[in-house]
Amino acid sequence: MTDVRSAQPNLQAVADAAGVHRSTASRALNPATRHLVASDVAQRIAEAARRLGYRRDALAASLRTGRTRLIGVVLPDIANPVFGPILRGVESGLAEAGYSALLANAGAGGEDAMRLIEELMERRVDGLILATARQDDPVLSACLEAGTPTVLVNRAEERARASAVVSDDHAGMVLAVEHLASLGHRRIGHLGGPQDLSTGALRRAGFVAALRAKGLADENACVAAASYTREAGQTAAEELLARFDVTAIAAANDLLALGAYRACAARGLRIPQDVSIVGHNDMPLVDMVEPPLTTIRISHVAMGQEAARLLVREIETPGSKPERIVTPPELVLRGSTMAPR
Amino acid sequence: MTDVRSAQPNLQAVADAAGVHRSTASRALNPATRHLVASDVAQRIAEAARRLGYRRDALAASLRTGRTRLIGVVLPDIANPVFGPILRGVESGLAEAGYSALLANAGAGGEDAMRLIEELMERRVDGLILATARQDDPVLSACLEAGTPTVLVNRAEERARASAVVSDDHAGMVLAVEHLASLGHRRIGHLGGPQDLSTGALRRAGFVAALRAKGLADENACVAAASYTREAGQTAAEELLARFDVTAIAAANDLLALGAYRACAARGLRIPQDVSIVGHNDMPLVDMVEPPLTTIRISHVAMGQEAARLLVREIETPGSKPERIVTPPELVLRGSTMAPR
DNA sequence: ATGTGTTGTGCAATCGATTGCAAATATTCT
DNA sequence: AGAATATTTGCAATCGATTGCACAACACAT
Repeated sequence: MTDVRSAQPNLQAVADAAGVHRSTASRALNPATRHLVASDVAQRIAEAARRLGYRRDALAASLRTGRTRLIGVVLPDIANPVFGPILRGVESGLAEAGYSALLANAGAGGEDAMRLIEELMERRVDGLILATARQDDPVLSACLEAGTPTVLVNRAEERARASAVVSDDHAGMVLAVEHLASLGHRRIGHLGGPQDLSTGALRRAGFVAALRAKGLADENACVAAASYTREAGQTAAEELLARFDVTAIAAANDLLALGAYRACAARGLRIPQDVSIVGHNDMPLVDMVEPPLTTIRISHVAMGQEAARLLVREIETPGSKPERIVTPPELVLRGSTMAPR
Repeated sequence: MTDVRSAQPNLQAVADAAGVHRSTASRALNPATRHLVASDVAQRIAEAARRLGYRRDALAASLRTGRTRLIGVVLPDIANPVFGPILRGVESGLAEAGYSALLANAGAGGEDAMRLIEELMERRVDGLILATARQDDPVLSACLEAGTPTVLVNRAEERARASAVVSDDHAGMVLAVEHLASLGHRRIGHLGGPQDLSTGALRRAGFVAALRAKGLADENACVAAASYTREAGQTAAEELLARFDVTAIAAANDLLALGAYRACAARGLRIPQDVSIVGHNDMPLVDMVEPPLTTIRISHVAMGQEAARLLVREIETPGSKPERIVTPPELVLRGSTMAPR
């Protein structure tokens, strides 16, 4: 039975094979310090390393240097279609800079998020990306207190304790309302998201502001769903339709909008003839539902990528100030909206 | 300017504070060795650790023990809706056992997969989960050669070099064909996936076998798409419809099926009146398309979880044989199929 | 009192790479 | 040639926790 460990040659073995000291081998194999060793010697070392199948031990290096090139990425739910693209963006942004993503799935409730953070800290991550931020999030407090560079993505806090990359949620909802108003709608309802999430609160604020700007001061036709799910959307939409006589609904999220599809069907309302609906996010496949969903597109991949770049910048130039990057949303016209009859 | 490092107390500091030796502190703080130290002393040490805000350095521990409790997870594309659920299952299965997932996004082509693996090895992952396997995959060869426990998920090789957790792709397609046949269809086509992926090959084989069993030896009505995308599905479906006179299509994947929706629309064929379509995977939202897609449900979360459990078992009991876990698929009836006219 | 066990703690080596410093050698300049 | 400088290489400490081994302290039986 061969020991796995003995099979793995270490730096000493390479040095011996090349007839140099450990330290010289280390310098020769590190691109950043290669210039310190004579090129013929460096070549001999590289050759020996290749021949022995040497693989640098990142653990040992990290222990010595105090840097792991590891980033903790905390998500509320990877299976949710909006976080897949965000995660992909994050991953590719990190990979560009030579960092890797250590995944942590927090689950919707924030109970065990603290334990996750603790574990990431034990692994000495160089930074954190949180897609789980709530207002005055104690998790973020813990990260900042520990002095770990942290960037929020998709959801942010109101105050600017940490850098964040978000879509312009306010502007996105304005886009939605303006579209509906330009079609002639005057009684517009809002199917909101959880109000303790920045996305939920800002989109609602955008809705109200847009109505005001259009002189449609009907800001009470707002019902907030308990979570970003189809079921919660259906429930909230039923309430909205029961309480208000609206010809259009601007939803805070595509899943909520699809919940509204159900609620309309249950009441015998046709979309878009009886009710126009605008979603938010442009999730995959919403162009295939019936009718195809008009929605606000957010570039999740780009957001994730920006978040990664920003974090890397903060890690590599310490002492930089929190920064907020806001990406512009975009209206995607499909079949779920039309002029009211 | 305070050094981050100096703020973090190490084991020595805790030991000093408690008036014991480093090694005693180590034993007291590790649940597995706590019984070796007197309980009053252990308590004193735990107290000191709490007071100082001690956080164990997982790096140093891993360097010494040779185990990282880190698992490399290699995916072809995190943004693809089927991999989100798989990843969630993997993550939760790993977390149960105290392991963490180190993410690597390989991209569709396998070019840089090798570099990714190399990097994961440098980080000394305890094991690997690959969702990217192709037949005779050189990436898998490299993993096995390095002696790293590896489990394949979703896609597997034909030969059993490594453990794998897959859905019963063959049986799933049989389910689809039997459903169509029981409705009375006799001219059934297959919209296949890439044939170098186990899912593509096995689903096609299942299709052919099912047709034979039903005495509908029309096994030539198969067209393989170049990739699992809507675009490739549409292209392949157009070819299928142009070359064969079928009343039903069994697709190897939901995205391909949705591509077929497009192709049918382009030819003026109604679903399901003119053509019945069965998908595969039961991706989120396919119940909302028009018509709602009849499909074969695969429990991706469960698959991911099983893969994680299996890997952990292999890591913790070395020398175990490769095992294959096959999860049963299930027919989900919706609106895209009906009896031929 | 002696021997036998048991329990708890300390000692020091170890994992593998990095890096400040010093020393040795080579190169350039006067 | 001799001095000054530049280039290479080696030395050894360091990061922080784990663990086999030895030994001390104590209990208990003979």
